[in-house]
Amino acid sequence: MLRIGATLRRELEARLLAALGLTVKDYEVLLTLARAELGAMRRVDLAEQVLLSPSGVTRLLDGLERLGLVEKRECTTDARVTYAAITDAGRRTAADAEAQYEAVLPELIGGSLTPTELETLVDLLGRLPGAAEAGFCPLEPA
Amino acid sequence: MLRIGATLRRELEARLLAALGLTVKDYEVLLTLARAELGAMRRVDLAEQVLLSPSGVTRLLDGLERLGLVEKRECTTDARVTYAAITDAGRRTAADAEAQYEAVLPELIGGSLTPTELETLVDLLGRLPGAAEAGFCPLEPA
DNA sequence: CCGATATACTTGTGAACGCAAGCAACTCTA
DNA sequence: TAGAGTTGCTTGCGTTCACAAGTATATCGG
Repeated sequence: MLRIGATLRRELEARLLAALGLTVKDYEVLLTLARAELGAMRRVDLAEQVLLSPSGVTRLLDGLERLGLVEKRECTTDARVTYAAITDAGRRTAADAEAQYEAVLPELIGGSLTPTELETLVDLLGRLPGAAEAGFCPLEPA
Repeated sequence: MLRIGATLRRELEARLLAALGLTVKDYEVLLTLARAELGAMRRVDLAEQVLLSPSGVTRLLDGLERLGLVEKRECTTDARVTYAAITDAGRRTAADAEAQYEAVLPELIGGSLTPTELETLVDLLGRLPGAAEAGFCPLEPA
């Protein structure tokens, strides 16, 4: 998943929004959950992963919940934590969104960078500070 | 000027804000004006350059004007356009901010990328869509 | 020279987001 | 085992932004 500049982000946002009603952040969250073990994460960890504040996560997940793409799940060992868990509908939407994303990115970047350069860019960006390690709390299979 | 990810941007923002009371966008605008011919630009062109909407520019410049860092100037040949012109105070602040920025960036990025890699990154980012060419309207020297 | 269209800018409104503050639950220390 | 501090989450509030609509000026076709 590539983190990109304002112009590209807005272009992507417009297309995702038109096609699926998702913002780029929505997509980022959904994809992160889809890739998480058991399709669920603590909200704190999710926040760190997608570079949102805890309050931002709360409100973003509110939206995804209303769309039925995500649901809450409790932690058996720590009553403070709530898991954000992706639903089946969420997985389908995530897959759609990923397809959109993958289709649009090369189209937008295509002209300006070669595939090799793009790879380099992704690598370099990935090594900047801001990647976060997730905490852990046991979660039994749904 | 490097366009960077959310985490770095927020870190920079915090420091600039503490030191000079400027957001990163403020800094970007001020520096752009400082580097512009005659220290002035049409607001439209400024907007395009710093990736803001026209309304965004209006409000951001409102703030900089109140701080006395920027002033309005009229165009003799087109009554629609207003120039944003940097003041002497603005130039001093821009220089301070640039020093801050240049000091902080390597400190934040230093560990993760070599100077060569950083250069590559800047080059690649610079070639992504989103750089804009400025329009032109004659402006006589203040 | 007059209407039609385009351009520069501002203002109203709403969305996204961070921060501060609050609450509940956990953990550590004595 | 009672406090004190920490952690996870939510809510209230302010800021920053884009988009839409409005105003003023410019330009162009007839």
